[in-house]
Amino acid sequence: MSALNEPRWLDRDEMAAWRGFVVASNLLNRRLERQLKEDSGLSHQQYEILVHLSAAPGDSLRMTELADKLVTSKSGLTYQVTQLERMGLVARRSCPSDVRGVIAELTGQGREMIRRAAPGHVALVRELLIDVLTREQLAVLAESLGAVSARLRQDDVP
Amino acid sequence: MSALNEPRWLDRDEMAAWRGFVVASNLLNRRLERQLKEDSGLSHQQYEILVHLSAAPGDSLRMTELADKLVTSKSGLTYQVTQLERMGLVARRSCPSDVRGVIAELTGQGREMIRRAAPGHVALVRELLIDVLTREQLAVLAESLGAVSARLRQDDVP
DNA sequence: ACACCTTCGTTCGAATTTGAACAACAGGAG
DNA sequence: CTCCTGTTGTTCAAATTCGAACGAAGGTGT
Repeated sequence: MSALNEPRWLDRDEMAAWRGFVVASNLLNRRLERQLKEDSGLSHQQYEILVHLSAAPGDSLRMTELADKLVTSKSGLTYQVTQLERMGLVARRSCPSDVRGVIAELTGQGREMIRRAAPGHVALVRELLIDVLTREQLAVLAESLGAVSARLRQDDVP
Repeated sequence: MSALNEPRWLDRDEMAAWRGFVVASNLLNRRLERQLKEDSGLSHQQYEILVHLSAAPGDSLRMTELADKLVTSKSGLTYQVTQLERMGLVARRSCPSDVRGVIAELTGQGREMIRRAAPGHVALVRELLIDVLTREQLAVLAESLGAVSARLRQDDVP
C-alpha cells in the first residue's frame, strides 16, 4: 500500500550518525580554515593542494589527477593553482607526453611552506578529531568512511 | 631532544580515518548538492534551513539560533534566508521579546517544499551512507562524531 | 588519411560565502 | 537613571565556488 511510496526515514541511530557527520564536518572545516589562515595565510583547499603535490612523485601532478584527489571541480582547481602560483608556491609546466596536459609542481618555497604549515595543522586535527576518539573508534571510522568513499567514487558520473 | 619540537604525525590508521572523513565529506556534499538542485531547485544549505525550521516549535527560529544549528556565518544565513524569502518558502517576522531579533518562519509553501524534497534526499543519504554501513559501524560513527561535535561546540570562540 | 567521440584545462558569468564594520538595542553595574 | 559591555542582524567588498561552453588535442575505427 503506502509502503511502496512512503520513504524509509532514518531512525534514531541513523539520524544521529548522519547529523553527527554533517555537524562535525562543518565545525571541523571552520576551525581548520581559521587556523591555517591565521598561521600560514593558506586556505584549507590550498593547503590540501600542497599536501597532495608533496606526496606525489616528483612533487607534481596533472591538473585532472589533482582535481580528483581533492574532490573539487576543474575550474575550481584552475583558480586555486593560479593563486598558489602568484604566491610562488606552485609552478605550472606543460606535460611532455600530452600537449594539452598541465602539470602543477611544488616550488622550493612551496616545500618550505608545507614544512612550516603542517605541524600546526596536524596538531589541530589531532586535538579536534584523532585524540578525541579511541583506537577502536578510529579503526571503525577509517574502515566505514573508506567504504563510503569507495562507493561514491565508483558511480561518480561527471 | 627533538621530541619536544617534532610534531606527532598521524600513523596509518589515523591518516586513513582523517582522509576518509575529508574525502567522504566532499563526495557526499557534491552528490547531495546535485540531487537537491536537480529534483527540487534547492541547495543543500537551503534544504537544511527548511529542515531545521520544520523541526522547531512553531516552524520558526531566531536567526542566530538557526545559524548555530547550521554551523554557518550570520551573514551567510542572512543571504540564504533572503533567497528563501524570495522563493516564498520562508518569511521573516520580528521577535516579540527582543526588538533586535528576527524570526525566520516556514511558510505553507515551505512546508510543502520540504515535504516533497525530503524523500529523495533521505533516500540518497541512505543509499550513499547509511545502507553502506553495518548497524555496529553506524552506532560507533554516531557516538564518535557526536563526541567530536560536542568537543568542537565547546570552545568555539566566535 | 578521415571522421567521430572523448579528454584536457581554461574562461566566463552567476551564485554563494566569509569576516569586518556598522547601527541599534539588551542587560547589568554603579 | 547612566554608562558600559555584549548581542543582534544587516550591509559591504573581496574571495571563492560551480557548471556550462569553449578551443585544442588525443585516440579509435574504418
